[in-house]
Amino acid sequence: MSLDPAELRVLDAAKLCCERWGLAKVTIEDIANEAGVSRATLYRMFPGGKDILFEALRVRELEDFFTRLSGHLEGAVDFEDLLVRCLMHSTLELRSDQHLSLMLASEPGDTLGQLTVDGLPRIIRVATAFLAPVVEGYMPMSEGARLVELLARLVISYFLAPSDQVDLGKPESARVFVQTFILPAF
Amino acid sequence: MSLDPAELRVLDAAKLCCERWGLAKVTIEDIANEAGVSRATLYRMFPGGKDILFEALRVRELEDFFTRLSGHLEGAVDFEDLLVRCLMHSTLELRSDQHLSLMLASEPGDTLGQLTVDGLPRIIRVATAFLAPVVEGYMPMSEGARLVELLARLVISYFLAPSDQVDLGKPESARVFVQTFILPAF
DNA sequence: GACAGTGAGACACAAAGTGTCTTATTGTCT
DNA sequence: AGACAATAAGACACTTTGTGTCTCACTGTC
Repeated sequence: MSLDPAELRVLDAAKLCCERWGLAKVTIEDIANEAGVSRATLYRMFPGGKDILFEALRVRELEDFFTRLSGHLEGAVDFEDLLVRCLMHSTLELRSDQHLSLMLASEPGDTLGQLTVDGLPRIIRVATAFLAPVVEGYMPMSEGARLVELLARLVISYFLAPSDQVDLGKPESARVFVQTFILPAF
Repeated sequence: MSLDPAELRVLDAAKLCCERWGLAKVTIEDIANEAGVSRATLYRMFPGGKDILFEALRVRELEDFFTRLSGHLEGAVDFEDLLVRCLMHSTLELRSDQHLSLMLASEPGDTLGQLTVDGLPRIIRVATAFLAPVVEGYMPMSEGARLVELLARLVISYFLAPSDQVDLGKPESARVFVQTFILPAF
């Protein structure tokens, strides 16, 4: 797939430039220079330019996110534990994501769109691809998809607008939440 | 003089935008928006646009610098003490200047120019205007100007390229330096 | 009611960025 | 050695963005 080291360099460059200047101020040329690659090569890799490139970057970030998350789900002892880990580590990942918080600060509109209206369907799709196999053991696949979608929506909502009642970053709070709102429904 | 609060707001906005995006990426419109002022007003205040505006910003920063420095020279007990304070506080001010270090990081070329080739004459001019009256008590004015110029050049050089031998930010080191290299010459 | 200062926006022009090509170069494979 | 694929460099037409100057309508002050 995207094992090409040059492509990774370009995506890293795009990420770096984006953090330095904000999405709005970055040019294709900035990214090409930062990646040490010619503009022509960049267009060959990502035909369509900036939009496609940043699209690819978002996909990569998303996959990295769920790869890290999956790592945290390894030792789950039962269904409840699995759900708690999901909620907690997703939340903590989001909170500690440098790039995300910079983007939220510099381009709130676009970034929020990527977490809600425009981007959420894809997030749910990727989340389902990664997590459905994990919850597979506990329920039929169709229900698994519904569950994963619900979890994704909840984590994002509580991340963007923290609650006084619930802190999904804390294991006890996440556990109570799971027991109260999630488990009864499944 | 420039007591107009709107002008100060514009200069502050320019400084802020500059730190956020770097000199190269800032537009007049960015600054106008940040200052909450229309583009027309901005051109009325600084006819000539970006160049004149950032020129004015540099002048203000420079005057602020020497105003702060003058404050540190108040209690000097003798000539040697005065020189030591000059070297030390100039050095410390330079080292702790957020804006300067951001500029040096993002636009090394231009910023270095402002500290050496292009900008140094003005720095020396302003330094002389501020400090000549202070050293006046110890020597004739013509010699005072020579001294101030020498100090300015030395501080900048040691700031840009720190020495293993001398640290003008430390009082003892600055004192030895003054005794060895400055006092004998005057 | 005259007046200075402002914001909004139209305008022509300049500059920068974009996306597509062509060409020459480089390193790789056989 | 020669064929090959991938690249850097840069020319290009085009679009977008920024610039500097104006005019005009609005607002508060004397």
